[in-house]
Amino acid sequence: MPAPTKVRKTKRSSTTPDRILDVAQRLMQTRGYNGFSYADVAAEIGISKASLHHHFSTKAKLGAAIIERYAGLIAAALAAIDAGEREATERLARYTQLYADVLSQDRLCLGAMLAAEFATLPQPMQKTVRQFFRTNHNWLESVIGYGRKAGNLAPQGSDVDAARVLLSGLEGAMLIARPMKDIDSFYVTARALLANLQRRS
Amino acid sequence: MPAPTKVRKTKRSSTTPDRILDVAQRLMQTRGYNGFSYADVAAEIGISKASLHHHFSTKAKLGAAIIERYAGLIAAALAAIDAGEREATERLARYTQLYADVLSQDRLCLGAMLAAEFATLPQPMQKTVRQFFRTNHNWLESVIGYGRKAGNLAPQGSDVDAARVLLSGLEGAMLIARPMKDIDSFYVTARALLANLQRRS
DNA sequence: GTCTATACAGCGATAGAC
DNA sequence: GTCTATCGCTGTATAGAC
Repeated sequence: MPAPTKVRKTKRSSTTPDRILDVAQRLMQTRGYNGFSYADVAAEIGISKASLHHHFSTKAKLGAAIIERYAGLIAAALAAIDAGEREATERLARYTQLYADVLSQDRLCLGAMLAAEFATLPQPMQKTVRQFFRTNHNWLESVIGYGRKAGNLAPQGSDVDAARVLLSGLEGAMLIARPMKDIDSFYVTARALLANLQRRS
Repeated sequence: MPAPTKVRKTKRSSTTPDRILDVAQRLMQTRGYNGFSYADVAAEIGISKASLHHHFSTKAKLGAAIIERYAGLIAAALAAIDAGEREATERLARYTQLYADVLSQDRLCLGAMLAAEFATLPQPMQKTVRQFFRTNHNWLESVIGYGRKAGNLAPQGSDVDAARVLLSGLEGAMLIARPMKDIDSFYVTARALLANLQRRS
């Protein structure tokens, strides 16, 4: 087996662009797109603002790269859930855990944050935000429909309605839990939302 | 009946401070606290930035005045609902209509917007945001509890849980409806949320 | 209470050396 | 790919005349 012509650098686990994306994403999820600056990111990473511009020439492009990566990671996470679990109830439980993990880092779902700031976002970011919500909604609708047919779920209205209620409820619970400093209320709300899908009363 | 010593000016229906509050509030609900400037407000009203500072010396004080007024108006609206309606189902329907009216103006609930921006807000604003959510939550819990005792509502979990689900669901539905340009999805979601409270399956 | 003018900090972004 | 230095602009806020 010949040695690869170009091996991954062993020195560092992530490249500078990756670290920029990570830091800027965290700031976007905690402070919003309008609530952080290139200076914030540069200072935290330990490079100059000019170097930051070398990797992401404009803030709009940096923001677009982050929400695109986020949407892709979520889509991958949904696929991983589908690959790992069969039962709809278990897949939905895993889905709510994705939100809980974000909230436990004191972050808001990036989609929710950018939904609030939507009117001020550059158009490419707006487009990806909408795509993000469509992806989530369609996946939920699909899982709920599957669960209903399998007899594990019995939501009151249509699958579309149930998907909307669950997505809205989780995003809203996340939104409110942070300022109220009450992460537990998110878990309680998420449980109640899932229970509403199963209940036969 | 003696003439009042000081009558309300007939020339204009609102004072300059009121117009400032109205314009700035609309900008806060559409673009966020970090998404508007004194220049925006001044230009729209037709006065200078300096004049704006005469009425509200700092942006933090302007923001605080707006969220305080908003919280007060909502509290008054809840009291008006209680005064006008007895049935829990009808009171909750009126409550959701408050949200729908805001959304129909392409605005987000101010509480939701500031919840997203929470980490960047001056402390006095943070305090009022939290109070706003507590007021809403407590009112919902009370109405749901009343409806349960009256036999009109039969939520699955506790009153507190049901209040959380409804509040989170409405705020989340509003948050998502705007970027998706789908106001109707808010109505549908709101109806489903209310149905979940009534259902006996 | 309104204005013009301005201070001063921060913003995103660029130039050009190393 | 990194840096220093700087540009042009906008942000909040102030000074002082009217």
